Amino acid sequence: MGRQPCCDKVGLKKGPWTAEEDKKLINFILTNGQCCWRALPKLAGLLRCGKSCRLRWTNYLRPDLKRGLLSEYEEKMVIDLHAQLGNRWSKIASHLPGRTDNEIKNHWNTHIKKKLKKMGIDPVTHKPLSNKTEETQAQPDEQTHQPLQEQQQQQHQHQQQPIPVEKDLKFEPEKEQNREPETSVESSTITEEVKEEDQIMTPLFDSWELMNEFCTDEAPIIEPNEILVPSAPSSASPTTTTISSSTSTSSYSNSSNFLEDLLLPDLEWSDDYNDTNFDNNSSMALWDDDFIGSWNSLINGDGDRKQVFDAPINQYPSVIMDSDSWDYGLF
DNA sequence: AAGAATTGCAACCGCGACGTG
DNA sequence: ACACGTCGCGGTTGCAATTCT
Repeated sequence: MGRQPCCDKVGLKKGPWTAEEDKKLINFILTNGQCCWRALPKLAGLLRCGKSCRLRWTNYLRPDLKRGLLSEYEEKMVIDLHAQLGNRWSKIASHLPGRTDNEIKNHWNTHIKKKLKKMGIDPVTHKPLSNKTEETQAQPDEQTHQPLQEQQQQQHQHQQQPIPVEKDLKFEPEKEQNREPETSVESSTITEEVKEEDQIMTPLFDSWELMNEFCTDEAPIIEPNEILVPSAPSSASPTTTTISSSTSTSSYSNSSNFLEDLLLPDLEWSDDYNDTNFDNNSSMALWDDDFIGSWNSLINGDGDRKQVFDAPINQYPSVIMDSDSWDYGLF
């Protein structure tokens, strides 16, 4: 007997999400927090399996997501992290605030791989392509994929200093990394993570200096510790989210408690949205600039909030959807 | 202009990890 | 210790959009 399906698929919808479904999902999560995914579809009135809802939320609807192409710096981080971690996309994503594992995985497969090959670098080994490695490229990358770190360990087992990423996150219990702090991210935790981050990032940045297309001069160098700011509210852009709040797998389990005390608005969706975006049945259109701006406004609590949500949001001036909420893993 | 080929990305699938009783 | 339910991850697929011929 095979594994039981994750849910009863009879009568459940599959395929692209409609804006109406998105709306239901967002409204439900904003008002109730994330309860168990399995129960969520029923409660939210969705004909989807919980898994599908989770995926849609984490990969697309989560308000703290950045959209659009990865910046050069992000791309560089992805490459470096990939060299260290291999195809551990969620781990990689946890280092890139606002990015999802799926997004990074897709970007890797569609852009970065090609770019690296073009630059004469084996995307699997992260080493300069040799004839031999080129031959092996006929095989699927992932099958032979071994993180550079492991290769280096094998190669230099008895020489040189230990690879800095030895104390890599992957060797630590998952829940330790992703555990959402009850109150705030402990500064010590941040410090430790920053240290780890530095350790991870350092070695490969050197190799980048050798590359033509990505000179470190070209992209503003933001040290990881500049990204991994403590969770205290700041006027910084939403990209300065803490790791824990941006982790695609971050725990939202406390959010419902949090939300009990919040009076969240039942978001009204503009007619424009309904009319223009429903027509082509393209949920992609959902995230136009205005909509993204609305989320950002909610996050940052900037002065544009009133413009973004007209009546509903004004009726709830005390709605707490500032950076604290994000840092607490509310979203 | 039209069909074919390619690309890019959202979504799905299956498995493993983890928590709970 | 075991069975079961739930969740998250990584690989894969499907399809719309874009580019090529």
